Amino acid sequence: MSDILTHLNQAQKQAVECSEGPVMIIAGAGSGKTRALTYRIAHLINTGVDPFNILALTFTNKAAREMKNRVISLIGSSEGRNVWMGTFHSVFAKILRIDGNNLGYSSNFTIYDTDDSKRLIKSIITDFNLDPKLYAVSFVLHRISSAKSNLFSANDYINDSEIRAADQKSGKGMIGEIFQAYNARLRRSDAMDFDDLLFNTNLLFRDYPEILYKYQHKFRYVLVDEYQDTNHAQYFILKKLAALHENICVVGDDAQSIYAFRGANIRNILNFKNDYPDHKLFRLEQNYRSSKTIVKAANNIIANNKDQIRKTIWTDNDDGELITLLRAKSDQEEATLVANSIFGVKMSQQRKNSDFVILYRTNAQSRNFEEALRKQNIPYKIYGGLSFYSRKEIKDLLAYFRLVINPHDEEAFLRAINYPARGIGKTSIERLQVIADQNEKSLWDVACQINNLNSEINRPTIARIMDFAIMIRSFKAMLHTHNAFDLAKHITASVNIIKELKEDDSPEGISRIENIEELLNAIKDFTTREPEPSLDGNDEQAGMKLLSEFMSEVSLITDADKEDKNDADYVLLMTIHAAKGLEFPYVYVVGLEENLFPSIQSLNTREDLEEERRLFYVAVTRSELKLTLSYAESRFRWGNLTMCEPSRFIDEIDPHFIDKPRRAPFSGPSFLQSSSEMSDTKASKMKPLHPTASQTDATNANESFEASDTTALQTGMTVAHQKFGTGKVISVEGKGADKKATVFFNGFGQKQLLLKFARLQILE
DNA sequence: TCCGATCTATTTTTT
DNA sequence: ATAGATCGGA
Repeated sequence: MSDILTHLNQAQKQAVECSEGPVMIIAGAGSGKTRALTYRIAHLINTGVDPFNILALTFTNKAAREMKNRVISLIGSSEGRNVWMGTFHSVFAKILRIDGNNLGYSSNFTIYDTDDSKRLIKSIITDFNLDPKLYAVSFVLHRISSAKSNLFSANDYINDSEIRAADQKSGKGMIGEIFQAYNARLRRSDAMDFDDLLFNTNLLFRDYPEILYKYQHKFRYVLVDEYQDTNHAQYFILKKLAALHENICVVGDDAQSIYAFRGANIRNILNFKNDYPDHKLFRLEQNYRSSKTIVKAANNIIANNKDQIRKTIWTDNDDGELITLLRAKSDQEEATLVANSIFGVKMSQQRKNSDFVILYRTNAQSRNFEEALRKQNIPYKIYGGLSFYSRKEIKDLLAYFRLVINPHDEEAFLRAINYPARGIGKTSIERLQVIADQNEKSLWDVACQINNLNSEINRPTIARIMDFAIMIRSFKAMLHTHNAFDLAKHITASVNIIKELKEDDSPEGISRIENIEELLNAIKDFTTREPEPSLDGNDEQAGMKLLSEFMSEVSLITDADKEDKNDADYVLLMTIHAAKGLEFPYVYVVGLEENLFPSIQSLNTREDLEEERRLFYVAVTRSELKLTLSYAESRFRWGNLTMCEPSRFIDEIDPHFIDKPRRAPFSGPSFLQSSSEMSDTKASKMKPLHPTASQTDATNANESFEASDTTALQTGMTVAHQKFGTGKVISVEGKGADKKATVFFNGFGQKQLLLKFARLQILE
């Protein structure tokens, strides 16, 4: 065992060596936070702590996996595999699968995702005959979710006069009742939602002291990453879990707390001091990631927040390049400028695509950048966005898997029985639900006995329901005799999903089939993967990998957990939230406009605005060498053109760190110009820049363009479009404001244009 | 029961 | 703009 501590700076070393008792590490962006945590675990093991006695909670499963691998290579032994590492949700799900039977759940309970929860709430609102406009599903779910993450049960909710008054005031006095019904239906389905994983773990520890003791005893050392993003439930459970040994180490940065909207509580950091008065506090303030310019600019930004623990982040790195600010006329032009800039830097600096990232506030912004990158032939990849596992075709197929593992899972039942169509319609399903409610049984139980029950369902439909039940039962029989992949393949083939999708040969239809293939490949990978060490440390189930095991992993997987393929070289596009913990040489933070970033919903309270600013801080501190900011003066939002003001956040950075705003020439070698010369800040406020030669050309091209009156537009005409160049009109449909033309443009292919917006010049 | 046409809300972020 | 929901007719 070599002395690993020599790789650390003084502060990191102290934080790692202080292994007993409560420890809080306040770690600035890029200060080697994960490094400290990893070394701490390695150091614990090297000084004789059994890895089985260590629990490390991370923000994503990917972070856990990476940390585990680093620990293993640091200590030079695969013993490191035995550390329990994962997200709060996945670790607690494991605990509940082992001990949740005490609370009345089977070990195969289903985890409902947000989509399932919303469907369930929606059906309850309908059952209660409530106005769906007043009781918006996402609002109701949000209320329930915050209650649960503050450890409020449905009864607590109903009996709390303050909550009741608030709900009644807004005319939504029934939320408590919906909450109750929602929980009851989850129970009936042997299912938990995300918040239940925390809520029920707390319940288990509260009501079963011997179980709490078991885990307190097991986890002699508890480490928590990203502590600033824990919510009340997580905080409370942690405190219980660590109560016996008090060997708890939390690592966090209040300046990077960006999940308050989902219940994260920065006060947990302050509470730590009160709960453990004899704690040791360490500060990591040296940044190893970014240039001086970036570190200082980031400090400028965060200084505007009142609510923070003061600290001084500094770096020994070079000054680095100035921050570039790009101003675009439209959202489309913004994307073009960014793509051109990436292309330029890539060429002049000989950089890989993966050295670049584009960060935006909302997923909806990705579209323009995709188009612009495609035009520049720059490979890109969207990270996150619509998650793979929330695609319809994937959920449809997973519904069958879920149902086979837990037949009481009602959301899965409803999905599976509904698709592919098998002649069981809405009316029959409703009747099934009525019987289920009356007898307090799951839909599955009702379906199995439908032949013996009095129902108004007609004979042929009853036969179809029975066929469905027989099919599911036949899959169930294979659960333990077949491995995950064989069973998944069998089910996929038997339910004709592929056959159904093959009817649709559009690009979307083909991609759906590819997605299903990808899912089956993932299951195949899983089936052939090395078995994880089992939970209690004895590998009694060294045999087959079962579908149920795959499914219990899948429900907590997010796109952020996907392994990156090492050979891949892409420019990455992602939301700032998704970028937490990552770093890139070249970072583009786009859409810096008022009402977008900061988001319009965050302008009401200081707290919300400060969270938004922390989000900007996180974005800026992702960059190592060079940061580029951009905004557009106009943007399409919900279908129409909106004028935009530059974000207040831009002005919070000392202008000395910013290169003057410029519109890079539309075409031409912008990257050949030096961008690092200091700018006159006064001049930078003035709008037009000294036009470069190519910029003049572009302007002229714009000015010579005159849109024609298109009321007489006809098939066969040749037209010009500012962006797409010349093209031939293939067809004209609709009339008035809805009049559209299909035009084939050379080099851009066929486009549908709404004539109201598209400015076309008729050439002949 | 199924299918197409029309209407609608969506855009904050996610375990 | 667009996907999903809803409604009405076959």
